[in-house]
Amino acid sequence: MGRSRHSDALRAAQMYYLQDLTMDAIARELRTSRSTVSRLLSSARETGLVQVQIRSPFETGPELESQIRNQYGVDVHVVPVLDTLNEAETLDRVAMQAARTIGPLVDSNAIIGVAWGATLSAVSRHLTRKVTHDSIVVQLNGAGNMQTTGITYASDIMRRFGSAYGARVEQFPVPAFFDHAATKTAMWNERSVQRILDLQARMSIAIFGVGSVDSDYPSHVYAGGYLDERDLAILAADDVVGDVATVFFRSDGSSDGITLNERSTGPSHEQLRQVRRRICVVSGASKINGLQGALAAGLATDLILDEASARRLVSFNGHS
Amino acid sequence: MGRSRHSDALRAAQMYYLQDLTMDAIARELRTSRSTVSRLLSSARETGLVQVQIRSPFETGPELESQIRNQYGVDVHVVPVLDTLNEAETLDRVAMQAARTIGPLVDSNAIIGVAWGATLSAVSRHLTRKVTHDSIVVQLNGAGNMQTTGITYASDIMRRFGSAYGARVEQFPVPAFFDHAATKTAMWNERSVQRILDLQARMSIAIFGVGSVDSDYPSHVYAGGYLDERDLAILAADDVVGDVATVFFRSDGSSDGITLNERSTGPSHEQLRQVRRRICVVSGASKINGLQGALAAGLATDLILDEASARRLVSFNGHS
DNA sequence: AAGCTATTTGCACAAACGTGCAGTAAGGAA
DNA sequence: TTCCTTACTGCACGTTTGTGCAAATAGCTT
Repeated sequence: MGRSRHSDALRAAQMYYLQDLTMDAIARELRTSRSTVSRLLSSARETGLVQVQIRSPFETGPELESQIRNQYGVDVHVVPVLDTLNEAETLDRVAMQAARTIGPLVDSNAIIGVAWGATLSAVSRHLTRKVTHDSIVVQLNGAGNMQTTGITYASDIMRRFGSAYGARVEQFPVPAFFDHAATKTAMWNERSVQRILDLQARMSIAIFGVGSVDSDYPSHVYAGGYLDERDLAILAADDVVGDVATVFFRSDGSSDGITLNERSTGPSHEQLRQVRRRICVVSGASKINGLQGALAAGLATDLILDEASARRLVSFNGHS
Repeated sequence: MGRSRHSDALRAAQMYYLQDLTMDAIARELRTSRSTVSRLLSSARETGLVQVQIRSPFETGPELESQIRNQYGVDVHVVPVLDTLNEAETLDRVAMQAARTIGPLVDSNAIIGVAWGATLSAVSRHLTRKVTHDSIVVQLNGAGNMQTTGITYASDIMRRFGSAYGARVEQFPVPAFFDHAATKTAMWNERSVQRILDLQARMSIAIFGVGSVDSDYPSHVYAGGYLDERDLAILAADDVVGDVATVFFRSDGSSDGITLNERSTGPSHEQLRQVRRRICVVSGASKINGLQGALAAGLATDLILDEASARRLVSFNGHS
């Protein structure tokens, strides 16, 4: 009868979620114990066999969501989080909900661009599995810096994405910033690099957080040894408010003339805007400035953020 | 804070299904009792706010499914049901799973054609709500017969579909079969009838069971006073094995020259095959002959049936 | 075959959950 | 206002579900 574990899990899931049987009843039908059924169901959920989606009909969705949707033209998911939780707990819950929101968007033959950072790291830890074919996870920007190659940190994120979706992982083994723009130009002509750039050009989904220069909980980029004093001074002089995948922008979304971007390894905003689905995950109210700039630049099609940030985002625009 | 009941349900659902919080924790955040949260979640499920989908990756799906998929070219959902259950229990479980499988396929602006019969009645009782806009539910074939107008029975089915999806319901107030083909021709020129026919021509989804002449549990059509002795004799002479929406076919799927069809009010097979998604729900192994004919005729794109029927369907084709 | 390790199973207990019931709040009619 | 109807809430109880643990099983190595 129920030979493989996988097909038992499928049967159990159908009976539990689609026929409303109790685990007890399912256990009798499958001739096993109830606890085994409980475990079969967990595995069905973990492996993405069962997908739970929450579709909030737009007009009935909370006020906040529709306001942001209208103001910025992005598909927004506000994560309900108590204001009293600390940053770490908030991040965890936003990340979990982001991971589950992303799941249904990933499909076979997808090329998924993934940035790195504290936010993405948290998201990657909560991904639910989903079986896909010929998908590729590609790193959006280099992660090396002056102290380390940054490889392990970023590559852990990439690896988790890859194994959640059964996708091939393509790392981007360059520093986050080159010291000299000329080196970047040279590297960009290397075939090994071009392979990655080509994948990036064909991305169907991009997933990233935002960096914000004023963040209390500063992005790795601003604190992790990627930039030196002089670089930070340049950013300030250029009125930079934040970055996406180590490419900087101003409050109005513009990025022309920001010299640091010429040494950065992330995709240009122009290129990023070509991607069909661009998912931005934000947790923590202190990222408001960066987020507002990113939205002004039209970098995201989908935004997942915590409630407090959402409120600040609305009022930010409200009295400007 | 959480003002409306609906938005509380949304928040609760997000926290429960997307953030894995317990109902207790959610209750504290929403400042209410755990039991209220439990009820909020049920209402979220009932109103279609939460959608559970089970996606069985083809190749890993059970043997049976892929065999049927290959043999008949339909998207198949085999409902796991113990062979020992009686017809009524089996029907109930198939119907429940069918209802939940249909849910995600229905969308705004859909025109949903619905047949009537014991199977559809059962399905209609298990539909889960889903908010859509400007959807229409249209009756596929007349339901009147010699004893009654058949209206209440069929219209209950239609009404349930309509209210589950918030759709307008368009009944088809004609008998199942006209006594004279000429009457049908005349009626088909009536504007009131043409309005329905026009809707049928624009259907995006059709949902129907099958009738089978040899069924132990005979379809309403064959037992309910719709056909007289002479009609049944004609069917036998024409080698009819079953019907979909009171339009008959032979074992090889052909239906040319079956005179009764000229008096039937259901959509022609040709017309039915124009519909993008045609969902056939079958419960009970005794419908095999009808089902096989319906598949041969290419009437369905999606098939939902119980396990025992699925097995018989495969072996049916196996040794022919 | 024996021995070892890694997985899987059922049990038992605790945690989480659904629901009948009674009490309470909210509206509407007299 | 008072009374009535309807809808919602929390409690308490019984049911259902998750999980640590020890026994059993399967898979490998020597």
